[in-house]
Amino acid sequence: MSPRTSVSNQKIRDERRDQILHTALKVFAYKGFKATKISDIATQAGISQGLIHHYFASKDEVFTAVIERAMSGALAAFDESAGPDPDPWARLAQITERMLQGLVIHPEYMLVLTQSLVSEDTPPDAGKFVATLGQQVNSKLTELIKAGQAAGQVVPGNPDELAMTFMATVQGLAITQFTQGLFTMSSSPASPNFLPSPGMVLRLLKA
Amino acid sequence: MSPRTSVSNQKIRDERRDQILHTALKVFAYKGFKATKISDIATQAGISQGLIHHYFASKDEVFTAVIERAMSGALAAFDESAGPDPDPWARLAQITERMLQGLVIHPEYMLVLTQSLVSEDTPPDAGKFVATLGQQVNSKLTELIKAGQAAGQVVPGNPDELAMTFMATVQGLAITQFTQGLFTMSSSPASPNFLPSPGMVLRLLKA
DNA sequence: GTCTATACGTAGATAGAC
DNA sequence: GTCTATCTACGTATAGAC
Repeated sequence: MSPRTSVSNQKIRDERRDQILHTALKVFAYKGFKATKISDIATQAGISQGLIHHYFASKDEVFTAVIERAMSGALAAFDESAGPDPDPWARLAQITERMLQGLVIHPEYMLVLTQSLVSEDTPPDAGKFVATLGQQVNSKLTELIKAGQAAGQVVPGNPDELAMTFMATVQGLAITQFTQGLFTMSSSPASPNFLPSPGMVLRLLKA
Repeated sequence: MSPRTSVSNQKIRDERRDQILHTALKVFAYKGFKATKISDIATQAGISQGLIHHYFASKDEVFTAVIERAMSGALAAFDESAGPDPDPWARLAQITERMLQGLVIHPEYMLVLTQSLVSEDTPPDAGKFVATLGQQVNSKLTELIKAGQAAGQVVPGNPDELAMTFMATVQGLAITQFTQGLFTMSSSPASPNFLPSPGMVLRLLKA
């Protein structure tokens, strides 16, 4: 075969794979791992069940791939906010704003990550992966908080406790945002129901 | 039959029912609705699959009963903190403390409530029930916040936004507490990993 | 009241046609 | 590369025995 063909074949393969993972993320977030049928993903993506098995050996593999994507995205977003060397509070503010923006656009990401931590029926690989990288994010945040305390910008207190509370709030807001999206139709005409401002969340940390 | 027999039979029935719901709460929290098998609950409770169907017509019915229990418990705990008429901040502090205590002892309650809101495969009855009563709790909290603002105890700002953020934090902490419990074995020897103090959460609201 | 055995439906995964 | 048809396993719910 000519190189041309194999190259475009590869492109098709990559696109299909992306398409499947993109769709799977949403369906998993809405229904949870066990309740999601391969056929649900297939239908949503406009392809057949068989094709999904052609790209992924099992349902577990699809889920794990979704999680890996979501995790690396979250880490990247976190590190992006670590510019040259601005002061700790500016970085905390940036990260908070980014996270909240992320939740408004794609609450599904945080949702699936939470599921893989909480739910026991989730593939073991995915759970361990999230636990490990979750701790990475947490320790980065803790360091930032310590630096902020040294600069008198962050309230005194146990940094781990502060980080935990902060992350819990973000996680909880993801759920809020997600469920609000589900009931949007019945709400009042023009109530956007958006998330709180970054400043409100940052009150947890502010000195 | 003598009254004696029917009375003790009724007692046995009530106890079994309680036992099933108690066990089901934990299993549902750990695995989610769809992933939970009737046999999981039966094994955990030390009874047979058939017996569960003798007390509940379907798995949906078991879940709905679990949710109703959890909801009424949550509402009761909330109203308990509404004593005679202490000032708003004292009540907010009481409620916060109670909620955090509740999360330490039984994070499963908040977990199943969250699941019934988030997961699409959950029985429709349960979801609507939780949504309705959840709004009740939310509006009570909002009123308390407004009163606190009038008294200069709570930070100025949109009361709904404040209530939303506060509830999100509690919800997130439930997840934190729950997942910490799962990994307790691998942690350092004597790190209790408890939840934050009420004061830390109350910083979200404090003037 | 409780258990064991069975029937039925459904969903993941495979095989083969186009 | 993609689809349709099929096999197989498992879980809910039922029926009947003790």
